[in-house]
Amino acid sequence: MPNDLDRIDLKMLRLLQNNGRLSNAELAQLVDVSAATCHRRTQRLFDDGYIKSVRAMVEPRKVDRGALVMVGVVLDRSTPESFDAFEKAVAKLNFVLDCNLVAGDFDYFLKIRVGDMADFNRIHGTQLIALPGVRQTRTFFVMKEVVDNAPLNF
Amino acid sequence: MPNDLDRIDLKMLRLLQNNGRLSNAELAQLVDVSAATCHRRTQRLFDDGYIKSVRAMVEPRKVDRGALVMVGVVLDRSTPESFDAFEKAVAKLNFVLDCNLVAGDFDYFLKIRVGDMADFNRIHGTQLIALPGVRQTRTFFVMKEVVDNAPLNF
DNA sequence: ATTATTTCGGAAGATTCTTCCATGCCCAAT
DNA sequence: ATTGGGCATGGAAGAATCTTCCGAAATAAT
Repeated sequence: MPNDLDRIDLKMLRLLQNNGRLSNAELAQLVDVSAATCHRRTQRLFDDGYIKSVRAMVEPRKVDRGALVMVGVVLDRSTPESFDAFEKAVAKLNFVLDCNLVAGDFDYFLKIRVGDMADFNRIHGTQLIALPGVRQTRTFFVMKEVVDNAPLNF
Repeated sequence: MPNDLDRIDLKMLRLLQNNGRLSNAELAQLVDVSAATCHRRTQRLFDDGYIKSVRAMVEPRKVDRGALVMVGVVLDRSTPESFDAFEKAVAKLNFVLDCNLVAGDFDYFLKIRVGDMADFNRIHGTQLIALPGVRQTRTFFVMKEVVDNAPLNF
């Protein structure tokens, strides 16, 4: 654990991670410092990049993104150019939540959110296998989300 | 897309998803309604569960969670009790960000954040293979995070 | 056309933010 | 031991914001 964050900073990070809507006054009280100090410290957490952003977590089912799919991807060639082209193309697909280059049987792992299976099949046929350099994909439909996007523990 | 959200609600959701710290006044201006209306609508988005929470996104590398690993898990038996025991145990592991029951070659897929590979190896040996009913695991070290936790597009 | 219902924006008191400044603390140099 | 610089802190206060109330406008129902 980094030592440029003291006990108070860490507590603030954890509290803000679990509730980004905490007012400065509330947060100050929770970590037992003055509002002024709390404000300064919070600002630093943002300015120094400890907090990348604050995001409202939207319920996927409420906006027609209730289906989660993991997809393993294998590319034709393992050249830097091939990887590069794939990554650039993937970054434009707005249904891709995660895209990770991995070591193992696949080249990439994708985490995808769509409305339903029919949606996915359409997207798979038109957009996924059409990505540059894709040799094969393996689809893992998620049948139950046990833990989804848990907050970071530190 | 659900029709209980009008154009303004959707815009508010997108804006709050990308910046959960927008003040009510700013948001009102961006979606072109009065502060009072904006306040009411935002409240509804929370009350009716469209926004599950607002979360500060902490930079993993800054808190010693720079390593990302995907793990496929196969259980010994495919009984409801077996699944149940596994899920209950996994939910307690604070380094597990995602845990999904999937259809395919694995039973579960885990997304895990740790400090580094050594960290993972220790955790793998002591905590992962010790989970109830685990027959085998397959580890995919993430070598490059192309897209991580992208906001929902709707 | 009329009523009922809903949604809206203005206004204003209450709350909160944000900054300035003086104080206290720690540590190094004298 | 004392001094002085550097830094983090809390109090205070003006500015900004939130939150609620209320009457008006829009919409839907009769």
